[in-house]
This record gives sequence, structure tokens and C-alpha cells, in this order.
Amino acid sequence: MIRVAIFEDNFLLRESLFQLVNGTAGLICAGAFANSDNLIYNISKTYPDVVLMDIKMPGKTGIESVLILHDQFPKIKVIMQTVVDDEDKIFASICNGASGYLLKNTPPATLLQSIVEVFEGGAPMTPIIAQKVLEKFRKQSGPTLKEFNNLSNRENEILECLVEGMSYKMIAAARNISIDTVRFHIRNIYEKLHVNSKSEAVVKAMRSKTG
Amino acid sequence: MIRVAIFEDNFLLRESLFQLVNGTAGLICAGAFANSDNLIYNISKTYPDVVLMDIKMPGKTGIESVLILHDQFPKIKVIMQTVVDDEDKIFASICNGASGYLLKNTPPATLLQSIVEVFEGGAPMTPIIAQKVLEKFRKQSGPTLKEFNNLSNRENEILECLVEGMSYKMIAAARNISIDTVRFHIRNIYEKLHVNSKSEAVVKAMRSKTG
DNA sequence: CTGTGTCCTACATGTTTATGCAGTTGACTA
DNA sequence: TAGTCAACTGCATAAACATGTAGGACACAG
Repeated sequence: MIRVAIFEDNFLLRESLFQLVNGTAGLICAGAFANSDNLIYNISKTYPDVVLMDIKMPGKTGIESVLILHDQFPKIKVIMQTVVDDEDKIFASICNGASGYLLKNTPPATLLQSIVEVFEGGAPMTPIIAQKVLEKFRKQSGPTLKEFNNLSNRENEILECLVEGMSYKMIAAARNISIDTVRFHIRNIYEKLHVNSKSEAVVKAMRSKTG
Repeated sequence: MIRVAIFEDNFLLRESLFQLVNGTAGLICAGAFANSDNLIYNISKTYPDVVLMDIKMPGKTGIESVLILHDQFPKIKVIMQTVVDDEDKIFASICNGASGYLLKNTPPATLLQSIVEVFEGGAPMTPIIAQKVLEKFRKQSGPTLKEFNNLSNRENEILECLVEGMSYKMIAAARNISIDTVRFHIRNIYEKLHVNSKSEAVVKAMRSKTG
């Protein structure tokens, strides 16, 4: 049973969402609120798994609310809902921890499916919004790190993983090599960069960004 | 009428996709190919609007192909298809210009809908993949600066030491506090920054400064 | 063919970190 | 004056890391 909470200032919409969720097997609406004034209290009381959050509400906006939620209740998944696809608001929401993003014209069946998907760890997004995210993503993913010429390709690759904050295990899994090999490369990186800990290596790598 | 081209090395799958597309009103399959060896030629000849591209093919991979397509035929939308959700390949595809990304277990109805969506400028993605993109996006966009406002003076002090590459011992000595206190503060820092390792904290701290 | 370089794997050992639990102090405040 | 809070200390345990040693596979240059 997935517990859903709704934050939506429009009465009719809120009611119809409430009915929709409660009328669906596997879902139950733990609460429906017109604003997020008593956000913490309402969440503590209804302990939802998934929150449907209108982005534009009187008082605290959905964007502020999602930040608070993500801070205080990291396990709760939040789906943002909006009528317009305003880029800035989308990106702000994502950075604040929203897990999904749907336009309000999303058909009910899709909405319900999205609730389940987000609960299972996915990130349902209206395609047009996904498109904007991808675009932004492409721009940002330009040249990341300056290659250290004295490092081999492999070593630079591993170094980038370190800068991603990955652990040995994660690197081994991501690069499909054994953890001992990760160790091996990192040892060589340390020697070449004249450091002897992960964080020192990370700092040195980041400080030499392309500019 | 949306013209679709299929690149898929598995014969059965290719045929069934071909049938599926051709059996759908509004879509027509302009061509189905087992690999992208004659990519340019095949595309020029079939001039599709949307390309379904298997990510793993003998010869030129889908990732290389999408780069070429994006370069030579910028108007063509490409949907990548894959069995596994390998992060690197996903990100590489996106950077190379793919507009959509679906796992191969996507139900036919969704696939067909995705073709239409991508044609209309959207970016259909399997939720689990969208999730990975969002995660990466969040990391790259730098943390919400608010997180850093939450740090106390003492915590900021310790965080700076971490960025200097210092170990717990060194920090304890430098700040004249016990190593357990260092641990205590670092724990709190981790919680506030939502990380759980030294290097993650360092990365987050450094990114926030550069913007 | 032999050497050199790169990438890879493995095992062992000691150190550093991450995290849970428990408690003290002094300062500010309802 | 009791209560809250930031800073602090301590201990315990498991996981992650740093580093030494020892070797195998492959490609390419001399």
C-alpha cells in the first residue's frame, strides 16, 4: 500500500486527486492539503511515501516545500505538478530534491502509474520536461576535468570517478574491473600527484579544472 | 506520417519492431537495418523523422552512430534502446545527442507513444533512467547553497580543513580538539550536506565555491 | 626475441573513516 | 530556573582505505 499526500490549493483539483488516488488499488491518500503552511506537522501525521506537490501555492511554494521535505524526510518521494513548463522552476525543483515532474494535463492513468514508478525509485517526467532537462544536462556536461598528461587514460578515468565521490567498490562496479585493480590505479595516481589520500587527490584534481 | 528507421542487430526483434511500427496509424517504417555500417547512406535513402537505435550492435555502436546522426542530420530524433541501464552509456548517448532512452522491456504501446512524443519534441525516458539522469544532474548543478548556510561556524571550519586534505588526526591537532570531536562535527556535516564520505563532502564544498 | 609500458588481479596488514550510543559543559533563553 | 543548544569528549565496531608484495596478459619498439 503506497501512502500518498496531496498539496494543491485548487479545491476541485485537490478533491478529484483525492478521489482518484483512493479509488485505486494499492494506493491510499493519507492526506490532502491546500498549502504547505503546516508542512512538517502534516507530513509527520500522515507519513506518506509519495507526495504530489503543486508548484504554485499561496504561502510556501512547492519549491521551498520540496527542499524542506528532502531535508527532513529524505525517504519521501516528491512529484511536482505544474501547469506551465517554466525551466527555472523545474531545475530548482530538481536541485531541491524532486523525483518526478508532471504537467497538470497528465492523464489520470499516467499520473497513477507515475506514483507507483516514483515509489519504486524511478523518475517519471513529462517528456517535454525531460527534454529540457536533457538539454541543460548536455550543456553542463562539457569538458569536466583537465586531463593530467602525466596520468594514463585509465588513471584519468579513475580519477574522475574519485571526483564523483565514488568508493572503490562503486568504481570497480562502474568500470567493470576488480577492486584490487582500482587500488592499483589509485596507488599510481597518488604517486604521480604526490598525495596519499582520496580527498587530497580529489582536491588536486578539482583545482586543476579547465578554465 | 512519422517516418521511422530501426537499427537493431537482433533479427526477430527488428522484424517485430518493423511490424509494430507499420501496423500503427500515423507511423511508417522507412527502413530496418542490422547495423549502422552504411549509416549515412541508409539514412539519406530513407530520410526518417525518428530513429530507434539499439545501443549495442556489432560494428559501429549506437553511441557512435547517434553522434554521427546528430552531426549530419540534426533534425532527426533518436531514441536509444538498451537491455541494461549502464550509466556511462546512457550519459554518453545523451551527450551525443539522443533524445530518448528506453529499456527494451518497454511495452509496445509505450514505445509507440514515445516515438510520437520524441517527434513532437519531447524526451521520453524509462523512469529508472530518468532517475539516473536527475541524480547526475543534481550533482553537477552544485548543491543548494542553503545547505551550507545550515553549517555552524565550527562545522565550516572543519569542512575547510577537509578541503585542505587533512586527516582527522591532523585536524584535531590543528584545531586543538580531540579526534572524537572532529568525528562528531564531521558526522553533522555529512548529515547536513547529505553525503557519507570525506571525498563527497570535499567535492560538494569545492563545487559550491566555484559556483 | 626481448624489453618496456599499460592494464589487470590477488593477498596481507595496518590505518583511517563512518556511524551508533552515551554523556559533559557553558551560554543563552523561555 | 529549567530547558535548549552548540561544542565537546569518549568508546565500540564495521567498513573503507593505503600500501607492500607478487605476479599474468598483451601490445609495440628495438
